[in-house]
Amino acid sequence: MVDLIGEYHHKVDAKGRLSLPAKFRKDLSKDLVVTVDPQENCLYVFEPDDFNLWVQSFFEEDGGFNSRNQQHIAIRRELKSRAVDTEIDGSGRINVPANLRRWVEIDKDVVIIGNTGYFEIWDAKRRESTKKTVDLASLLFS
Amino acid sequence: MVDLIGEYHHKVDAKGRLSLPAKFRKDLSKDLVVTVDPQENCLYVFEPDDFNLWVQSFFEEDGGFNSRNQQHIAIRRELKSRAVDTEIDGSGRINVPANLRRWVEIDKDVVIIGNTGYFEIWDAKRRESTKKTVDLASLLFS
DNA sequence: ATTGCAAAGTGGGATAAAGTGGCATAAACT
DNA sequence: AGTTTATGCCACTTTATCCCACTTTGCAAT
Repeated sequence: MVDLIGEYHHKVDAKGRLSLPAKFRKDLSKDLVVTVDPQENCLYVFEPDDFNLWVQSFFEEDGGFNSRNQQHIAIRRELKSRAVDTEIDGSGRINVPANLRRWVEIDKDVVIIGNTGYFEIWDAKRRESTKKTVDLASLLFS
Repeated sequence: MVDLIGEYHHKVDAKGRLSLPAKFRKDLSKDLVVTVDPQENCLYVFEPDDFNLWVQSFFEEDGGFNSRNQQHIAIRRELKSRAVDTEIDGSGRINVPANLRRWVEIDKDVVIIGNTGYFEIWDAKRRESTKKTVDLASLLFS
């Protein structure tokens, strides 16, 4: 699995394309899956296999996915419907479709954050205001 | 794990480069991770594996990247976003990116301190003023 | 001590790479 | 076919990286 770290300020162009940090490109496969963070704060970008592992992880606690469990089916429907697969193009960019951008109010300026096995795309303004409310030291040491 | 000791006064150049003490270079791997001390007093520099161990040490029960515990995800996001990986170049220097320097108000003059498994980078002035407020004897014997 | 030498640390210029925007071509849709 | 949307390609700007050279420091041998 990839191990992505760091925070990068990039821009989504008029066509919805976003160039990835070169350091991420070195490690990532060409095919990626973009999806919406369930809290709807940002977008998550996975390698395809890791996206599926992530979806599955929501069923692990109660005995794995059960195809007759209506709640399981509904969860999977929502997770999968908010995802799209994309390819890194020759200039190192991916498409961030408008419908996904709308979920998390991404406009032009975004912050890309490596979060170990995947990376996140935040609207720059939202990221800044969230950061201010997070006191890491108190999270860690209280 | 490395065992770094000592205090060295170095300078960050106009391009954000910092040469490491030769004694550290002898022991360190080429790849390193620079991150912000959670107290925001200085920067920490780890070997990549030790950085990940350090991040994990903040989680008692570890669900790996599959952990859906929202607080865990947030902590990991903050820790990983404040980090960057870097390589020691041909002149024995690493990059200390501007966004990390801003967290701990590093300008030009810095103090590099070996702290066993990692080393720290302090703004020289802050290091001096902090040193004055620390009474080692009372830390040790009270 | 003094000198010589090598290593360490620092700075600057040249080169390469990354990120971004725009144009042109190709594909899809009506 | 015409309009719109998407994709690939090229070019500009900025940033990072590489390489070389100067200065200082530390060590060693005389």
